[in-house]
Amino acid sequence: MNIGDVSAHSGLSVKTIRYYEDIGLVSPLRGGNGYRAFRKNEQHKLAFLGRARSLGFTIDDCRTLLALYEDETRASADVKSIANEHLEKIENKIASLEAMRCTLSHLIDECAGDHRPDCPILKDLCGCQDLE
Amino acid sequence: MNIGDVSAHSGLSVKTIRYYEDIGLVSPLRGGNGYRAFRKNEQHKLAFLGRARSLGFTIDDCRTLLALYEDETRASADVKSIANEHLEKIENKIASLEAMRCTLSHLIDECAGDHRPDCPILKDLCGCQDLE
DNA sequence: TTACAGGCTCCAGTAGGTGGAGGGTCAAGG
DNA sequence: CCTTGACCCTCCACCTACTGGAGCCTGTAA
Repeated sequence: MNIGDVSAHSGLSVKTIRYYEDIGLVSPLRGGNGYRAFRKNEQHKLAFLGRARSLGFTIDDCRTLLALYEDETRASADVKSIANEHLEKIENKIASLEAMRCTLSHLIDECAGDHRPDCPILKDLCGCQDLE
Repeated sequence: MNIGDVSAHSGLSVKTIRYYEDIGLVSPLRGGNGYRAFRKNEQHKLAFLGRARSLGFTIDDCRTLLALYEDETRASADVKSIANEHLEKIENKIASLEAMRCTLSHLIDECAGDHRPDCPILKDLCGCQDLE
């Protein structure tokens, strides 16, 4: 299967798929014309990668997960541990974004948003020194 | 004031401050020894940048906010509009992270996390094709 | 004078791709 | 047989927002 079709099936862009080959995540064969020829195996891997990435796993996590996926003697504990670490990072990120959202929405509420220069948002950002 | 002291005051790293000069956010004077000499004005700007960045504004937003901050004839509506767009991005990001968290934590709950290879997390990632 | 802290520039690398130039290939229609 | 257009190829540069390090200069205290 050519890269374009694989792209359509996996939802990954052609560029991304080539990039994943560059960094060694997949190794498609090559036809006589130099075109990449993807076997079922690689198509599955790419779909796997697409889903893992959409869950926010890093490329490095993906590499490990893929290796576990292919290792029939894996322990599910190894997978779970990666997932748990990742979950923790996600939760931290959510917490920090929530904090930003909270501050920001308060500031927005307080700002008149009209033609006048007076602005609580800028006041907060400048640390409440005088606004020139 | 030398860059190290400014760094200590603003909480920005020395590297970051030099970088902000590179991209034209601040323009400190230079002493005869080539050292950067920061005036009050630049110190305020850097503090402003630090806070804006900590609220997640992009450097580009910061540039605009800084220009508004220095423009006494600004309309607070312009500031509010930037803040609103940013808030929306934050909320979108939170939503997508929440979705990840939800999926991921369900998968983690279902995974035994023991020595056996059977793993619902991998099963989900591979799209429920057979696990080899 | 000699450390040593602090400053300087410049180059490379990070994550995870995306965009574009410049060129080869394949299938269908005229 | 030729052309057109859709694919495919490689290679290089760029994106965000910094960070790390090499190699060198400067300022200060003992």
